[in-house]
Amino acid sequence: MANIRDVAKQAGVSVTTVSRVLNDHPYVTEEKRLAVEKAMEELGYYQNINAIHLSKGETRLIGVAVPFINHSYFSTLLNGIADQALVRDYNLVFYQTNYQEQEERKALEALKRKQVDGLLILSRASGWEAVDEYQEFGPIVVCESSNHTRIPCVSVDHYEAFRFGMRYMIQKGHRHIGYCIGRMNGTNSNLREMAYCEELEFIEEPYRKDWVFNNCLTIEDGKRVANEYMSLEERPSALLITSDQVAAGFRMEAEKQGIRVPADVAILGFDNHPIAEALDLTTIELPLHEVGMSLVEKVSSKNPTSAIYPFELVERGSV
Amino acid sequence: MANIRDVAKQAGVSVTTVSRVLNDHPYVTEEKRLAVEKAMEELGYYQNINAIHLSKGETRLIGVAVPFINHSYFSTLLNGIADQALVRDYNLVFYQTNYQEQEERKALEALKRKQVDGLLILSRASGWEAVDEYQEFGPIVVCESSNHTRIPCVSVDHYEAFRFGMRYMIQKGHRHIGYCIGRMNGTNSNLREMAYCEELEFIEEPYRKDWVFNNCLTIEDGKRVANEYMSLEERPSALLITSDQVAAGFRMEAEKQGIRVPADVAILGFDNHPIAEALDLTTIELPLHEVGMSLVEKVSSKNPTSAIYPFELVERGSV
DNA sequence: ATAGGGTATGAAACGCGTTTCATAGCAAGG
DNA sequence: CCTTGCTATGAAACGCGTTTCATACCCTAT
Repeated sequence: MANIRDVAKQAGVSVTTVSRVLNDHPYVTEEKRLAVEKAMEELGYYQNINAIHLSKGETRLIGVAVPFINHSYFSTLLNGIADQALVRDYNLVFYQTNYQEQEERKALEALKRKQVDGLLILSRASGWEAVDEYQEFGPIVVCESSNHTRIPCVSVDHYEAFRFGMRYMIQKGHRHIGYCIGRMNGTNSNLREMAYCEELEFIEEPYRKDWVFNNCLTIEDGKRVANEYMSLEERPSALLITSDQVAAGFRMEAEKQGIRVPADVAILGFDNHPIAEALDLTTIELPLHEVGMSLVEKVSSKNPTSAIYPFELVERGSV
Repeated sequence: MANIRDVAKQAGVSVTTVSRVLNDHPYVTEEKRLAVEKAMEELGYYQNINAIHLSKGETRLIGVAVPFINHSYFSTLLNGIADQALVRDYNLVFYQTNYQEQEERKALEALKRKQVDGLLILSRASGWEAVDEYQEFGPIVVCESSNHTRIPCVSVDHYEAFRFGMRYMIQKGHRHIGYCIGRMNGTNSNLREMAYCEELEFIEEPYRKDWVFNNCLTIEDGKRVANEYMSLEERPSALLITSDQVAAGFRMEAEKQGIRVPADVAILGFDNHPIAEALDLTTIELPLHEVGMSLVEKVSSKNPTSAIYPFELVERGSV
């Protein structure tokens, strides 16, 4: 394939001039510009992007590390990320980590080796130190509501959202409250756990291990929880549930088995996914699309800062 | 940052030897290998990946053009793609096209300019000619069940699946059959339309425009269709519906309004998404995860071939 | 008339790892 | 003793666009 030097020769100019034409530099006479364009046309020339990457030292690529993609939480975030990346003329490279530290490391290495100009970590498996260690190689933003001093985080305030959900249930008269947690977001899960415990303490109720359901990510998990719920000797009267997906599975299965929502058990989902509206689920809306867009904004600046996005209660008929 | 020449100097060897160490070439004595490794350590050396890309002429990156990501059809495909990419040590670059021909073109240009070694097009906005034109620059695989002679396609046989669905309804005694179509997959939609028309002809029923619902992609769309359905003077007794998501929305809304599924209207979804099980939807299962994996397999070979994946009826309680 | 400043252009260096080719030592085969 | 054929190693070329720096012309301001 023809390269820039071939074009220069063909057009009778220097490579510098060809480069100027390619980059719309003003100091090129119309005459030479035309000659260069003609030569490019004749030779079927196009730029080798890797040479550009190498010489410019940037790729206009943003890496995104995500555990898996077919989950509405992440795919909604990704949608926001992709929309904003389009606006800012970035492309995205995708690292599916499956929560493997080693895969996450690959994403970090890609930053170090300049494969990507910046990195977004949607959910973390490795420790803060590991992330911190790579900050010198480029901007990293983590989608987590932590106030880590050295690493920029952009997310919804999961802690406050969960606390708000708890208070909402309490205000509705519930004292026996359980909750579901996904394995997916270590930190976020911890925050929710914290909020849960604190509010329990506030109403002076004990923490009951059998009212905490782990590994809740999908509709099926919700169904599973419904069954576990029914086999409990003593049942909570309210549940905060990881996500609307899980809440939907719970509601469908529970109602199939004759448990009434919200009469027998009140449930509160998170996200405000379309399925929540469809199933008349009260939920806490998380602006994930916006968070996604913000992540890209932050990571494209030299010095990303943290940001917390607000949530909003959407009252429907499940509480 | 230190480069390979610095390392060579520090270790007292040639750059070639350093390169050999980096690439595990056998012709390096243990002694020099250690010297090189020591030098790399001391200088904090790591390879610049863009230089590798440039000199090797490949990037181990596969481009994926997809209209949008937060839709289970695409995110399931992507999940399969990502899983297989991991196995084959490829990374993915993501082109969110929103069905804009111009964005799709960017993905094709990325192939031409060697940003990616191969390209996967999950749904096409531009014509075959446009795609064909870029084949000389690298392997392209389209996720479409077309038997285009010049462009490899890997997908489910949407035509046969839809025909099968029609026959299933017919065999169940239905004569008045409508269907929903998403805007998303031009070709696939056309295939479904074809299958629909042919089967209607077969049972000698007329094509009724008001029994065809367009733009059906999400749960909300399903709800909308349910409302449109109810406002029909004459209603079909069966519907084939774009996807389980849409079918779910339809079922929930219809039942809320007092229409019984399947007594009043039988519905058949596609995909066998978890939501189908949750809502007891009869559906045609499409092996999207496998298709995704296959797409990567195909695109990583020099000469990709086409493949069609089988579907499977999952009988539940909506027909 | 001259200094200053913008316009225009090209040679050469730069970013950096890989690969080809030449060279040389050394052991096995004949 | 000589030819093969490895093993080892390095110089130089290669992939290719960008950027710096030097040069030169021309116009305006002093």
